[in-house]
Amino acid sequence: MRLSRYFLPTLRETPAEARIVSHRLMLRSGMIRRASAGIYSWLPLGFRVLKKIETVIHEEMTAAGAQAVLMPTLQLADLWRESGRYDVYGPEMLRIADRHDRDMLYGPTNEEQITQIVRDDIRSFRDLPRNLYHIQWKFRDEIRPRFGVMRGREFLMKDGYSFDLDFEGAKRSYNIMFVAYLRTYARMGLKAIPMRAESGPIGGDLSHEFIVLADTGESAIHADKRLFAMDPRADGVDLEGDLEPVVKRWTSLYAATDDKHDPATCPLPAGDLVEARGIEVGHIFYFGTKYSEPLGCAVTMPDGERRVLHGGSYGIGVSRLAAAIIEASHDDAGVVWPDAVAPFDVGLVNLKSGDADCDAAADDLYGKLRGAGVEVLLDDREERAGVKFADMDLIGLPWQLAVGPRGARAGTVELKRRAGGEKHELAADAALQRILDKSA
RNA sequence: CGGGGCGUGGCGCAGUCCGGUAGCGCACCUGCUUUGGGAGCAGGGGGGCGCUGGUUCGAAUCCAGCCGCCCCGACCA
Repeated sequence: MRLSRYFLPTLRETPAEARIVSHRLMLRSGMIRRASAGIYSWLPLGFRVLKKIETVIHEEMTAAGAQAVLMPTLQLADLWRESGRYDVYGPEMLRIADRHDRDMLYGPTNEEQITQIVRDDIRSFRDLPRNLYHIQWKFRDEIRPRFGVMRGREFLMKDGYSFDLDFEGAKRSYNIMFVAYLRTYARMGLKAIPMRAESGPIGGDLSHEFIVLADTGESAIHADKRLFAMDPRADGVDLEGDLEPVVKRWTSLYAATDDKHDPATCPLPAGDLVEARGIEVGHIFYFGTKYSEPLGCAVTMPDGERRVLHGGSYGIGVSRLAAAIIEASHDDAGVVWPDAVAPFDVGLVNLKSGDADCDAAADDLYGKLRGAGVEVLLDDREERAGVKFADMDLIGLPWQLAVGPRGARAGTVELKRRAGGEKHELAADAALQRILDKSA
């Protein structure tokens, strides 16, 4: 992509409304614009990030045996009356009437919708278990939306739902998601710690929040320092095998959010305790027959018994993750995107657009990178070098490649890694090779 | 919803107390000079001050109502 033709409205100054760093940087780097309180438009750069996050999630969900579907944003109120939640949900639910004056709602979540689908088309024990998910916009009319997309009213969520014959099966589905979630966040360059959460009316301990560490996070957390040394990708986990030991390893170590932490009863000595801040980016829980029962979601067992299904649901805040990743990865100059979710792999800066040597060298690199399947943003604008560098640092692409008049004639370029900032003057082909090696 | 604050070109702000017909920086356009970390000079374009109604010879400035937005609290991916 050539920046001269790309819609990337960066801001030199910070809009007054933005208080936290992710919100400021998302506005300044031209990722989002506010449409109204808690509702945002995603501009090309931001939309790319959203899609990258979705891709990671899709890959990990597929690997975990879940299947992607897409359910509607608008749902019939009658469906929610079946589960009883239409009256329980309160003003956070956006209620709408269509032209026939039929009560509808903009879905804040989809348990009812997915349960209806499974109820209508899954009838035999042979068809279980199933794990279906979608990535769809949700609306919750929050009392106080804030911090940009961190707590928006409209937000993109991955919500998945498992259906099993019994508790044992549901527990297994839960464990698979538990592990898949750890892997998903790790791939995005995030350290996510699972923490025991309120499990609601069903009871038991099958509910965990996933908290990503960020200095600017909303909640304080207290956790065993050993949790931070664990790498979910290092296990080489077999998702088909028994995951109970893996889940146990994570859940047996102390981790609590501020409201559940009491220094007086904390089992860990201060030296083993990490006090940090975090952002909730996921929540999983087992809810048994809470929806299957009232909605009549059941299958026939081998002996003819009608068995009500056990469900679980698994959420990831996709749009919130875009902000959370920035909170966890930025510096004074701007965003520092982890490779997996960066909107482009490489920012190629032509330091002197219009100079024949520079143009030729930049175009050559641009073509070669694209030919190798690397996503490149070429800054070919008629701007001064300083402006281009500042914008590149702001939008935070993992690699920067600068082509200037001196280098263009000598056949060299400057390669900079955004994270860390190391710069190397290299032959163009060597720089190209280094990017290909590292991004492979 | 309770408490606090703010709405003036795309962004950041001044002007409002003490009414006289809108200003600064950045951005944008043109020209010249400049050119490896947010250039300099010169010349331009763009807003009638959130909306509605009132007071007044005259309202961004005063009054009333409404709308929108931000911050603190309870809730949430």
